[in-house]
Amino acid sequence: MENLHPADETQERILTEAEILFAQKGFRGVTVREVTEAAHANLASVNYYFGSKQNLYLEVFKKRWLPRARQLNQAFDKNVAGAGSDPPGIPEVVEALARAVLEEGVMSEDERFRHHQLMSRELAEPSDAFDLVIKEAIRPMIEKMTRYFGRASLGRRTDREIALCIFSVMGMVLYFNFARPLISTVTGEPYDKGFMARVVSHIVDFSLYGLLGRKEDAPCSAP
Amino acid sequence: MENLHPADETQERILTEAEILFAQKGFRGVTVREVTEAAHANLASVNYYFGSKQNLYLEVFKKRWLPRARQLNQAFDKNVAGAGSDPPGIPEVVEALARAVLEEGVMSEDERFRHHQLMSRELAEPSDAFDLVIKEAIRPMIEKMTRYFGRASLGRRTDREIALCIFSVMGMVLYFNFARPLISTVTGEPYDKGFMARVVSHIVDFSLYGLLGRKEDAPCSAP
DNA sequence: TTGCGTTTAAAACAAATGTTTTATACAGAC
DNA sequence: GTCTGTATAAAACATTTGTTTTAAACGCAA
Repeated sequence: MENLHPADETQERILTEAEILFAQKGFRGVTVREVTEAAHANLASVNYYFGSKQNLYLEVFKKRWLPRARQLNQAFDKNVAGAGSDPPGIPEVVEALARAVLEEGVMSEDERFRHHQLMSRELAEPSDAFDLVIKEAIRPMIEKMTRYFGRASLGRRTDREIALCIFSVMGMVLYFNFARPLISTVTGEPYDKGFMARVVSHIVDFSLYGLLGRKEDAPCSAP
Repeated sequence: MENLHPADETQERILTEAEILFAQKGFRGVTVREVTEAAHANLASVNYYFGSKQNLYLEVFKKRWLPRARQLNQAFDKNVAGAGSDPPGIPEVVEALARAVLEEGVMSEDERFRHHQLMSRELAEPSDAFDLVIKEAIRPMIEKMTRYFGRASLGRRTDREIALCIFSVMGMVLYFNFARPLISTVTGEPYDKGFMARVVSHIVDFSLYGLLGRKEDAPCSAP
């Protein structure tokens, strides 16, 4: 009744190659022929297994993107827990987020890049997958951070201001992935592991203290 | 030898509609027929006036995007000068940038949105126009800010760190345009003038002091 | 008026692209 | 062995899309 190996493998190969290509060039920029050739599958197999190109795109998000989003979420939790302080302070939460999203963790560098490329595309030009991205990944992350930040009593900030702060941190994180061509061109530096590590510590520092907040030679908040 | 009105107007109409559509859907997402119909021009007119669709795209950047980029640059200068302090401090520079880029200025809300949409697309997926965007708009802005920041002696930061700071500010600014669907959906707020004004003051505040830096009840840097 | 250069209009083309159809191969059930 | 459902392969189809071609309209100078 069911053929075990070859069929499933073809589906998987298609999903894998489709995600790579969709991330690189967006839905419209990718042809079905491109996908099937990359997956060493027949042209008709996309419609055979997924019904349509549009549905293949959605399936990439459901089968590939979502699980990774959950991994990132777990990594975030683990980073927060691993920071030691309970309840965690703002610095711990921000660093946990930046490291979960930017640093080498459960997934490879390439995988992480693709993950954020796909997300960025949906944020800029929402399609079928937008609701899924918001509901399953972004909103949970935002709510979690809001809880942490609320507990830590962020000055006199209102909930509304806290939301803007969270967007700002996420914005920087996404931007350092999103605008790689720009950053590489302008700085002349390759986007390697070392650079990424510096970016992480920069984002944490900038998010916490901004341009002026911390004076290393004259600390203010800590006694 | 030259027909004055109708021809030029057709070219202009095509450029206008092409920019709107390219900003909305990207180069690949727009068809020549769409552009010419929106511009009330004949299908062949794009190739007649611009040679090809690709060249029309480039021409949109040269004829429309670049002049606006220069306007933004001038608005930035004017904002810095108008801040009063000479040499300007970091807060003045950051606010001047945020206001030039985000607030109602020389161009309309829609125009500004399109401008950043086009730029974001080039940053994420560089094409012919990428070099032009970098050379004529982004790099000058970055160099200008580097000079300002250098003069103001930003703590003990190296040039490299200053570059990351500038990218962070630009990242937030771009992100608050780029991810409008997300932000509107999550906050439930419309993207109107009032919201924009709050975003500007948030970005300035966040860029300067981050999440923890400034304690309003116990100012640190100012005596 | 006649001729010329420019612009617009309409049709035609060739290539690309998502989808469907048809045929073949194969594995397991009866 | 035969039949049946599934997977692959190849061809065909109907649109879409960038570009080119051809024809007509218009303004203007000689």
